[in-house]
Amino acid sequence: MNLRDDWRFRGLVQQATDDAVLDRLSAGGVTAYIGFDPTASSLHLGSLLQINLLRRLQLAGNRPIALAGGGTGLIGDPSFKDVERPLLSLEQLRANVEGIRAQLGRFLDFSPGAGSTQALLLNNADWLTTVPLTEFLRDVGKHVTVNQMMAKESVKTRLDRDDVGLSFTEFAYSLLQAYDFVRLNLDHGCTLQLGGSDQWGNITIGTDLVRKMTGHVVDGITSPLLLRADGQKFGKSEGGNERVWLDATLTSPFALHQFLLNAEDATTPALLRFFTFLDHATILELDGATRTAPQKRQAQRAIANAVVELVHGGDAARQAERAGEALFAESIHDLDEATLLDVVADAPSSTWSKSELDVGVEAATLLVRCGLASSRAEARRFLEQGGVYVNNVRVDATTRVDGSAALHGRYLLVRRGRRQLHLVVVA
RNA sequence: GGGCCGGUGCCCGAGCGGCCAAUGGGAUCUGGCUGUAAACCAGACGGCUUUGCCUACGGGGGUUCAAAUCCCUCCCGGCCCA
Repeated sequence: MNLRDDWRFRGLVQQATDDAVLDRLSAGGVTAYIGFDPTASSLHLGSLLQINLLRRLQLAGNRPIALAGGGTGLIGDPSFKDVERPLLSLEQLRANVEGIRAQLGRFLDFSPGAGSTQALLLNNADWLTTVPLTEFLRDVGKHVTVNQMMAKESVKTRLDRDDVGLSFTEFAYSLLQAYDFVRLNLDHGCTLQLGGSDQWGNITIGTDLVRKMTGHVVDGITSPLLLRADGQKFGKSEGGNERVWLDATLTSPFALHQFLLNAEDATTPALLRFFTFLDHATILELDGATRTAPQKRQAQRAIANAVVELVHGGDAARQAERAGEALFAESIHDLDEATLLDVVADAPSSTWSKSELDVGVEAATLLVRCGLASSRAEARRFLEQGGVYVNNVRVDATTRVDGSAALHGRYLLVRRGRRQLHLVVVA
């Protein structure tokens, strides 16, 4: 199975400047890059598609370059954004780039042993923050017309609006990204840029600029954006606006596993193809399982296990799966102490003195102190709506919680809604 | 620098002196149904020591018994002109 056929099967290519570039990737020896925005200290689940592209092409014998946008991050990509983005501080960016650097090692082989396919991690701050403005405008800006930049779909949305503008700073962003490609081409022989389909405009400005400045013909490929059935972007946590992160301290392996397990049926074919390295036969089989026995959620299980294993390792994947089963399929009262602690390992916890629980705690107070409600008013609301459970038993506003129901004499598992957990340990 | 328009709760957006914690939509949350889905249905959605009180409609000041609503001023955004 060569890369071309695999990528076709998985539907990883949305647009390409030249169809033959897939053949070149299949043959190996190409140097290709993807830029990552250092807007946070961790990559998020949505980036996994891009990270996997680099991993896939490295496995096929090419050299991947992960480019951290330490320089472009100072500006902020306006593509398809409807408002100006807040600027990040230099220190913040530096910290974020470090965080991302640490994560990528899990997915790409950066060791010298990889030879000509050894992955590189570069930071465009290294050249963007040092190039003199006048030089940049003469050598780079001369090659790009404002007309063509304004014609890009990605900035049109902003130009057409009458309530917000587009600052010159953000407008100039794509020029910086294009210049990255020039540097990578000259310094590292990079001939291909990949990205999400929202990057098509930026990428083609880059390929044009490289040709004009160096005479080298280079290419661009975009991958489809992963969307939910309702058209929303994929990767925000269960309902909330919280992103699903790849950093275990921001999104626990259990939470990541649960998130993927809950993926709606319609997105599983895409998730299988974009996020996993399962072989084609297995993927087709799981597609079929979703159609014939959706309630078993075999595809979701396979995705959750594969992704957690890829991101956090096999042990984490197995533990997350076991925890989910214990929490949702078995009675919590039947769990032995070790398993119980395992199950709630990811959940926040607090230690309470035996004496204060002996008196009994008002349910609303309990919720606020556990951080499951942000105010007493909200806590009362949850209680009235029947969304609060202690040890999987629903409680109401009149309940005074005491230690008598504690599991193994010392654990109270407080739950709000479907899956917001907090463990109270009685000491 | 000049002219015009605008800044309302997480977002969009009504309100334009009292009946306003502020219509509506979206997002979110909780419950129901279900497959720990989606869709759908119902409810909630500033806070508190909750028959009431406090804080809020860009900031500050003022008029008034009473202001998100009127006046002054400052800040911010958009459009047009220079």
